[in-house]
Amino acid sequence: MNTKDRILNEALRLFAAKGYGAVSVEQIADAVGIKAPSLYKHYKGKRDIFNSIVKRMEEMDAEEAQEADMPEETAEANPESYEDVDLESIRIFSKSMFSHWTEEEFSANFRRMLTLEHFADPEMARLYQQYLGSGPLDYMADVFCALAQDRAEAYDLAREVYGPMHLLYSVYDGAEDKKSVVKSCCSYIDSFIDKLQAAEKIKE
Amino acid sequence: MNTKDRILNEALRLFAAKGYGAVSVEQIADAVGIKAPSLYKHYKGKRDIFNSIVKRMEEMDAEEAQEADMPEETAEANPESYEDVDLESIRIFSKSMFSHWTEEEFSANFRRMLTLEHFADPEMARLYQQYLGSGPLDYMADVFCALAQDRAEAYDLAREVYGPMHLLYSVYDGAEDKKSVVKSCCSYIDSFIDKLQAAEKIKE
DNA sequence: ATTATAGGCTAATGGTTGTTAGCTGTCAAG
DNA sequence: CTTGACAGCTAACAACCATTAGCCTATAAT
Repeated sequence: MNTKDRILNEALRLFAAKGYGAVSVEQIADAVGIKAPSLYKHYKGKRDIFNSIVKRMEEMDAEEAQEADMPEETAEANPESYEDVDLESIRIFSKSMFSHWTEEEFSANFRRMLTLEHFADPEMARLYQQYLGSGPLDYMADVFCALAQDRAEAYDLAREVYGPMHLLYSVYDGAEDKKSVVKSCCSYIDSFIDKLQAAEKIKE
Repeated sequence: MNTKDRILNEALRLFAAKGYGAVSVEQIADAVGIKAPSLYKHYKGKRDIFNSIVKRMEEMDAEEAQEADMPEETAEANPESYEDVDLESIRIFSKSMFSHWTEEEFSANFRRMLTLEHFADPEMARLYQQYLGSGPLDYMADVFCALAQDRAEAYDLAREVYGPMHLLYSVYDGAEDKKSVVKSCCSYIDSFIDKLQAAEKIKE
């Protein structure tokens, strides 16, 4: 890997662990294995590194969204795309979303960084809501709209499934046995989807 | 209010907004309306202020625990105290817990500070789990033990009710209309307890 | 009336931080 | 062979930080 990318990754690792303000440029340089001033050959300054991390995350997120078999637009913009989303897709999507924010190093560190910075910086607060707060919650509510009777019920379902997932992010970070937390989340998603599938069968 | 307490409160407000490392002693002093060196007449240093905040929170928490009509010991230590906990008590307890961590200024700021610091400091990580992570989760699992068939089912119930509450802490912080988030949480708790009460009636 | 204490202040210190200036070596292009 | 860009380095700086020393004043105690 080239130096520029190594700086980005090491900086993110440190920002995720201690927070932007608590990390010095020298610490980043140390982690990369160069001296602090050399870092300015690659980035304009500390803030520039930070901005590049956010940009990188946005790029990765855009790529990932294309690969997944789920609607990309909001329900308001394009309601038809949500009509044939079945429970099995939601099951797989939910699990891969949890894995994404825990087991993938870059995303997991980015999530921790957002958690640390979202009170300090209004822009970070926006990103936190978008990626981890009301964003996924609203998205899942859209997904459940076809299944539920009304918008309020869809929102209840979204909260019921995403709430525990969001909580398990915290538990994952504090756990020694990370794998078991992932398992625990998967079995929770399974039991939730199974319950909805059983309810659907009764309807028929 | 005396100066010592004003320092404590202003410091907590700033720590919650920017994080411990990003707040300077001068900023705290400014907020109180004195000069930075005067602050050392009341506290040994910046870390001492921080420690006093944690201590204060522990005191407040101990007081509050005594007032609530819920068991204080763990289920392992004293299983009998959990036997006659009824759903109505859980409903009230859950709502007051949410209100406590959002609408009470000191507690809400302390929660935000923990959220910011729990990656940086192992001691903060412990407190975060104790107050907001696995702590309340395990406690609620204990509470549900009398109602559920086994420990695993009790844990599922705990996760189902506390997960969305924990998520709504984040939503509360990012929301413009805070009151509506509190309402939304209360209605979620209501629907959850109502569902369990209905299930209990069928059993009889 | 004198003293002691509490709580404010200014000035200063030693350490750290982000950043710039300027030097050096490597290596590919002309 | 020369040139020039690239990427590292040391030295230095101005700003800021937590903290200390020491002074002043008002109030409470003796």
